[in-house]
Formats: sequence, structure tokens, C-alpha cells
Amino acid sequence: MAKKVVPEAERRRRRPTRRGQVLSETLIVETALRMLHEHGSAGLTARRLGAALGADPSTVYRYFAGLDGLTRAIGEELMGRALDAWTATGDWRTDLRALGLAIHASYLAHPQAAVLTASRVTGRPREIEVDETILGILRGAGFADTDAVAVYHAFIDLALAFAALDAGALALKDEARERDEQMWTSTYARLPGATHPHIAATAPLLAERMNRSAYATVLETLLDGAAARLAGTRRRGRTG
Amino acid sequence: MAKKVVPEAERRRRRPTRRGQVLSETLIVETALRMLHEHGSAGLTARRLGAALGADPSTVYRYFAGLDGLTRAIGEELMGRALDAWTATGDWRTDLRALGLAIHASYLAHPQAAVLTASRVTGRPREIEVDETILGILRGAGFADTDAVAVYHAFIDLALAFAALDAGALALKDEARERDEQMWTSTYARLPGATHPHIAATAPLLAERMNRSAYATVLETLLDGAAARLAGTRRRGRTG
DNA sequence: TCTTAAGGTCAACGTCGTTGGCATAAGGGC
DNA sequence: GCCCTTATGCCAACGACGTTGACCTTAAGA
Repeated sequence: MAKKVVPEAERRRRRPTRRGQVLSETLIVETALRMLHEHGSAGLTARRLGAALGADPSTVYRYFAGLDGLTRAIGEELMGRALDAWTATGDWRTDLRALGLAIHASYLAHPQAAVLTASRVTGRPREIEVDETILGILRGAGFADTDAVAVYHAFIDLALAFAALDAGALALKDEARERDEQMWTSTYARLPGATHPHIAATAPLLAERMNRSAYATVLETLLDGAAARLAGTRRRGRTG
Repeated sequence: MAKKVVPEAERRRRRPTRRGQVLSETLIVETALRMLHEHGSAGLTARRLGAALGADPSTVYRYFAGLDGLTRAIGEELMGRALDAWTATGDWRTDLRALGLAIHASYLAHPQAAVLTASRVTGRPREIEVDETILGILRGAGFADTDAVAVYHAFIDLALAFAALDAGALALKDEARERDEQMWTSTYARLPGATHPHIAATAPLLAERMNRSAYATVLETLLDGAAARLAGTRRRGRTG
């Protein structure tokens, strides 16, 4: 009977584990995050999680519908942390920039978790809160609804997409990551100008840049585009 | 002795498999792509790959250093296919747009593979060719080297990031994906205006939009930004 | 205090990636 | 045409994995 999962709110009896631990959804999620942090994205297994909790691996299935369910809960937690780290100022551009960077940073703080969860829509409270917040910023700034939704869509997917991409790089085990990163100074920097003129000409610039995230740059470009759209709306609003 | 991998170029003896198949790197990569296409990202296992090849699973290890090596080869193949599907026109903006969409499409044609490979830098020939091509388009259009590299960085990471994100959604098994997609008409559309005014006000727009990729929109915004930067360079070039 | 079922443990299933040992046949040298 | 080397195939096995069904225990409500 590992099938029926009792939602956290309806839990009553909290029988301690053989080793005295009293379990809860949040304890399990936090333990999972710690494990991901310490042992990499392949380091989260039901057995290890059980061991870390001082419980039998199968106990986790009383709280989540498989590791996939746990994964979604982790994503929700990361969204919540991003929101907690953020404060509104009232300026839409400042606020969106800060929120985007907060989401990106929150995921990157747990790259292994980000890889697993970035592309999932959980529909849980904290994620909905983030969505409501973004739409609120945009509509409050004067974006028409269709524009607000378009910018929101681009904004949230951009944040998640780069979170997944950058987290993917960080999530590689050290050895593989080092190999990937040195690619720009080894393979690329050594290509002859005769066959690869453009890479050869810009090799130092590439080596300097390619191991950083492009997210901040692209985000700024997106905000520029949104600002232009907003200006257009306001002009039309005055004249029409 | 599953350790030593002989590079494809140095292979001489091609002993057929028990079932008569003659193996090669490309045959294995293509078979792997087909399996990913048919059975999802969890469908690529050494054993199943062996079965599909009519060979023992361990044979694959003669050609690739583990499934990770195979994964990198798959990524290289997808880059190559994107490049093959693309043709230059001479207009930098048209060319970049087409190339970006080609990369995105190439990965999305094999979502399960994209999820595995999008965040890896392989440094293999076809990937390098793509990089050289992009830099060539930009430098040919008159971008200064620092700008060319900045735009290149944003461009390629954007393409890969969205490939990974959108592929992640497609790669979910049908049932999980359907659940994710219906989130916008079920959970989000039903939030009361009292607590979530902005989502409630835009729910139909969200449902219509959120299951599509934001990539094309964001790419266009990025190209706008690049064009503005190029215009600035040209102005400075004339006056300075 | 009694009952009940939530929530813990245990044992097992089938699958996975990977490796060491072995068999065999392809292909070069003669 | 034969021999030798060794590339390349096959086999068997290891330990780890996710997940489940059966069972046990004890907390909480009556």
C-alpha cells in the first residue's frame, strides 16, 4: 500500500522513525535539497534519501507519489525561496529584473534540483504567487493585457530556460564540468585561422565570456523590448 | 576491457553482430535517436539499445565511453542536422533568425535527446562549425568583435536554453505532459479574482499562450537589441 | 481502555549501467 | 593460403536503482 499519499495538511499521527526522526514534507524536501547540494543530481536516490532521513526508503512514498512528486515539491520550494528573497520597489523594470535574477539565483543555488524541475509546471501555491506577482507588475505598469501576458510568458520561460541551462553546466560532476569549460581555451583557442577565421579572431573574447551566464544580458534585452512595447501602447493611448 | 574506445576513423575490422548487423558510430547514434523518439527519454538504455542493434549491450562500450559519451555524440548530430537544414541569404538578421529556429527545431525533433545534451559543450566538428558560422554572420554584418561575441553568446545560449526547456516539456510522458498543460485551464483559470486578480483577469490569454514556446518572441527581441547595438556602432564609426 | 488506521519497516521484483573474462574472426605479413 | 594478433563481439555478474505488497506498531479519537 505505497499508493495512498496523505496530504501534509491532513496528517495527524507522527510516528517517529526507528532512529527517532519525526518526518514531514518540508523535512524531506530540505533533506533532498541538501543531498542534491552535496552529492550532485545523481546523488538523490530513494535509498540514500531514506538513509539521510534515518528511515526506510519506502517511507518517502507515504509523503510523495514517487520521486517525481518529490521533484515537483522541490521546484515549488525553489520558487518560494526566490519570492522570499525579492522585494518590490514599485518600478516595474527594477522589480522584474530583480525577480528574474532572484529566480535564476534560487535555482542555481541548487543546480541539481533545477535540472530536474525547471521545465515542470507545478501549479502549487508559491509558483502561482510568482505568476500573479509578475502579471501584477506588468499590468500595474500599464501594459495592455495581451502585452502583459506576452511579456510574462517570455519572462518566466526565459528565467526557467536559463536556470535549466546554467544549472545543467553546474550540475555536471567536477571533472566533466572542467572538461567542458576548458574547451574554450583548449579546442576553440587552437583552431587555425585558415579554417575558422572568426573563432580564431575572437578566441580570447570567447574564453573570457563563454563560461559565464548570458542570462543577465538577455534579460536586459527583453526588458528593453518590453519598454518599447509599453511606450508604443502609451502613445497609441494618447492619440487614439 | 570495456575501457579502450577505438575512434571511428581508426576502425578496421568490422565483425558483424550475432544477428548480422555491422556496427558503426553513426548507426548507433541513429538507432539511439530513433529509440528516444519512440520510447521517450527514459527509453534509451544500454540494454534496449543493444537489443535494437541486434547486439549485446556491452558492445556499445566499444564505441562510446559510457552512455555519457553517446549522449555527446547525439548532441553533435543534432547540431549537424540544424546546420544542414539551414541556408545563408546574406542578410544577417534573416540568417540568424533562421539558424536559431533551425537549432531549436532540430533539438525539439528529438526532445528526449535535447534534454540530455543541450547543456553540454562537445567541441566536436559540427558544433564548432555552427559557432564559426554565427560569428561569421555577425562579424560580416559589421559588428565589432566584442559585440559579436556578446551577441553570439546570448544567441547560442538562448537557443540551447529554450531547446532544453521546451524539450523538457515535450519529453514528459504523455500523461504527465497532459497534466502540466491542463494546469492553465484547470488550476489557473479557476483562481478567484479576489485573491489572484491578475491571473483571473488574463486567464483566457494565459491558457491560449502558455502551452506554446516563447522562443520565437524572445529571439526576435534579441535580434532587435543586436540591431540597435549595430546601429550604434555604425554611428560611432561615422562620427568618430 | 479499546479500536483503528496512519505511518513506519521489511523483503522482494525487475531494471539499470558497467565491467572482466572469454571467444572468434578479420586482416596484415609471409 | 596460413598464421598471428588483436579488434570486436558475447556472456555472466555486480551492486544500485525505483517501486510495491505485506506486515507491524503505536498514536490519537471515542
